[in-house]
Amino acid sequence: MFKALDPLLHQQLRLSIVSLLASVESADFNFLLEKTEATKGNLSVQISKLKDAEYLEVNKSFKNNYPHTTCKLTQKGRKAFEAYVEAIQEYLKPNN
Amino acid sequence: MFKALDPLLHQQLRLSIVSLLASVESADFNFLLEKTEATKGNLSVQISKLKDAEYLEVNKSFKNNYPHTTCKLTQKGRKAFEAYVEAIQEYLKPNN
DNA sequence: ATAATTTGGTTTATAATATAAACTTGTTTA
DNA sequence: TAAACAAGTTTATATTATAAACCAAATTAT
Repeated sequence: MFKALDPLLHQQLRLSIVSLLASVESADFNFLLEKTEATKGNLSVQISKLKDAEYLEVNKSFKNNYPHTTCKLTQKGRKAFEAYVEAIQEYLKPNN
Repeated sequence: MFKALDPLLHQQLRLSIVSLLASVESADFNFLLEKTEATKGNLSVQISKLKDAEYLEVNKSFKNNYPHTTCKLTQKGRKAFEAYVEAIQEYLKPNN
């Protein structure tokens, strides 16, 4: 009846992150922080989880002497996002 | 940027229940059990939560000597479902 | 110079949540 | 009358989400 929803994406902050990254080449920590309005701790944790699942590629470097983290959606992440979008649509239209 | 997702509805089983109830007048425990393929315990718990939030009206009676539970979406529940559907759409289309 | 503040995060303690296993109450069948 | 079944509920456990506390280095103020 209903397809299972990828638990990694069926969470508000992680879904926000992936949704944002779906439309840009890459984004840095502060961009995601501002757009999602999450706390830094929460954002850090959720980025890590997405990275561990290989949904994100995370790059750490230095920019103007400060640490600088950028994130980019992987193919695997993009596929998962597309599948999630497909799957949840079924739940959203009353007609089952 | 992203609207908050009602945590009561942003959960697979509860969303399934509400989605199913959105298109019928009412449904009984076993109907929901079959459609959602949940365990009885999980279904019972999630129905209770939706009831506590007044998203569902739950009616217990007897049918052929056995307990019989039916659920019906309330106006509040329907509104919440509609709002959830609106809200999550923003996450689903890459374009933020 | 050095103390205080800021930047850009990470770690971890706590609270909240989801889930299935175990239980309950009554009914039917063997 | 014992075993199996119906229709759920309760509760123990595992998982998860979240924010508070922390950290290292850089900058600014005194």
